[in-house]
Amino acid sequence: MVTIRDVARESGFSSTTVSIVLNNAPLARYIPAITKKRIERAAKKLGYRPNLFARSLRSKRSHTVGVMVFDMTDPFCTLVVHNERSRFERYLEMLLDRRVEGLIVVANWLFLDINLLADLEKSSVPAVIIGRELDTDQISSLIVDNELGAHMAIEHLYALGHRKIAFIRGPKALVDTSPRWKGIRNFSKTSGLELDERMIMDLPESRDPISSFDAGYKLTEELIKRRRPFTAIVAFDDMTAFGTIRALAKAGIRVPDQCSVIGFDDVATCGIYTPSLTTVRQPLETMGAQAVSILVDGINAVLEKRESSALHRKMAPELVVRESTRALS
Amino acid sequence: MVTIRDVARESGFSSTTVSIVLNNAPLARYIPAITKKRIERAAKKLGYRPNLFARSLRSKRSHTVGVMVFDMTDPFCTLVVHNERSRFERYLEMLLDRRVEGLIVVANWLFLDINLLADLEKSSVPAVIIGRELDTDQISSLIVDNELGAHMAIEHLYALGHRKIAFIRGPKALVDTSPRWKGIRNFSKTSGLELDERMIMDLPESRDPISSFDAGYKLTEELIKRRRPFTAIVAFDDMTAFGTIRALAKAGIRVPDQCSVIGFDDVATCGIYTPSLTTVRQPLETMGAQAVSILVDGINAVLEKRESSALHRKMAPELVVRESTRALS
DNA sequence: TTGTACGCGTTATCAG
DNA sequence: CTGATAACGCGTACAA
Repeated sequence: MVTIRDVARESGFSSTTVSIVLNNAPLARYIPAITKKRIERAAKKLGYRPNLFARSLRSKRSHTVGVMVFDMTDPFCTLVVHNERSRFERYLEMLLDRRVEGLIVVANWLFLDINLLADLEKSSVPAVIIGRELDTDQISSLIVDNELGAHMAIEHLYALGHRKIAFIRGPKALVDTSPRWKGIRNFSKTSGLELDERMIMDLPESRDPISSFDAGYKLTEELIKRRRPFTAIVAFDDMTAFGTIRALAKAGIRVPDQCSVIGFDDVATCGIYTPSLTTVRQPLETMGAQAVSILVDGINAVLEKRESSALHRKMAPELVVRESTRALS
Repeated sequence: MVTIRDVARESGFSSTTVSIVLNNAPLARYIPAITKKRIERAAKKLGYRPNLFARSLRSKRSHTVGVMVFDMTDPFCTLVVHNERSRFERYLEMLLDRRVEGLIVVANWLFLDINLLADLEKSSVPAVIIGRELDTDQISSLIVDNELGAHMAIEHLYALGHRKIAFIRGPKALVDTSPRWKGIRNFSKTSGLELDERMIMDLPESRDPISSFDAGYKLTEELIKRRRPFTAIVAFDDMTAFGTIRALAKAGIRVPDQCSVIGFDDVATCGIYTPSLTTVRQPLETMGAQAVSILVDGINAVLEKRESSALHRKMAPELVVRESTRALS
């Protein structure tokens, strides 16, 4: 491995000067161009690459942020979250051991009981959690405005003329469930839309995401069996909606001709589904960008020993109209 | 930050002893249990966490492997690969700077022209590439047996009684395209199945994956327009198959009642599609596991200064029969 | 069985 | 403008 000293020797200067030049440190202003050239040439010639371990050891900076994602698609992950809360702690520990300067946690689904706060807060590492509402002043949070989103969904169907609408709500234990339902209820009040108890189903508490599809399927079957006439279904999320669509297809009910379906999230599959799924989009890219920006601010605050309190933002969702909803004719 | 010296002070021993004990080094065998206990207690009490930078600097090991994934779902990534080959090099450089001890590259889609070999080979870091056939003895490779997979697909349709079969082949520039077609041709020869030129389409060269869906849609429309009667379609991959299904649906052709469709890959969407998609599965978990195992061997070889040459494995695909294919009645 | 001393590669400090 | 020196935290010959 070629070290800074090798470059020093090759260029004929001291390692100090080399360091200053190659890092473009403030002092580099006083170093003549010719010296710089020679050092840079030597470095390039030897293929010098600074040792990040030594650098981090010395500077106490890792230039690294941690990102924790629980991809519930992965059956292994469900285990992670199901089984032991200690796993989360272990992974967090690993990241902290690597001296991450910031942390982004993407909490899709079931961060119900896991009390991240406890472990995370004391780490004093700036952190942003996406998908879970918080009110700490230690950890920032970014969520979609669930209430507004649900409101937009039902409003869309209402505008299309639908009045007999069925609902598949989320599992009670899930934080997103209640605000979404609140959005529906509010709309119902202001618009006069009637909500028929017998056309409201609840997803079971299972934390498995695929179960969301299966449950959507089964609950829709049940809905059909009840023979209450409905012309549209609001599904808790896209996976549920896909289950719903399949159940309808199986029963010979065409979407959207005979029944409209709307989801929530706008997962990648929505656009390629047959029919493509109308849904309420979570602006994930925006949230990601915001998370980064918040994190960078937080990290800078730490570096400059400033105080900076956590931010909590509720992002506006976006209605994405595709093929699965249609005006009542 | 609490250092090993703090633990030494707290426990009353030297930092050497502490290091030996906490790392369970060979010499730890000679250290009395009582000493160990006291050191461990002190470490725990102070919440000691070894500084990985110092450790890596000293031991010259990072205990880290790099994983490069090009998720073509992400529009940003298409840029990465499209634009400049230099990006790949830059990312590789970043990983090498972090002293990864091994490297896994997941090459979904379009690793056509990018000549990883050049950059990667000289890095002398054990590497495994998934999804691209290689024959170097520097870099291991893991791919699915495309020829066999295509053979299984067509055989499945044939067994169901289909004889008039349409094909959407991959882009010519893509490495997977030709072996898959070879599998089809072979089956055609041995079985006597006729391949009708007019029912064979090719995906355009575009590298964008969503275009695979769109192209599948358009080519299927074209296929329908030609009015050659077919009872089944073999799509190049699942995305293409989804496009095909939508086009058929649009044309009022029911899948699988009036036309069977089969894909390739078994992406997550297959199971939740309506109808769910019969496809040829790439055993990605297995490939992942194998990659890790190969990598670990390679890393160990390096540590022990052994020679070890690259492995090249072609994994057997698996036919996953779902709803989109049906026996001709 | 335990401790001293050194080196890993960088960079900050300070002297010249 | 440049260079010597120390220190970051850890692990390990070597000595005791």
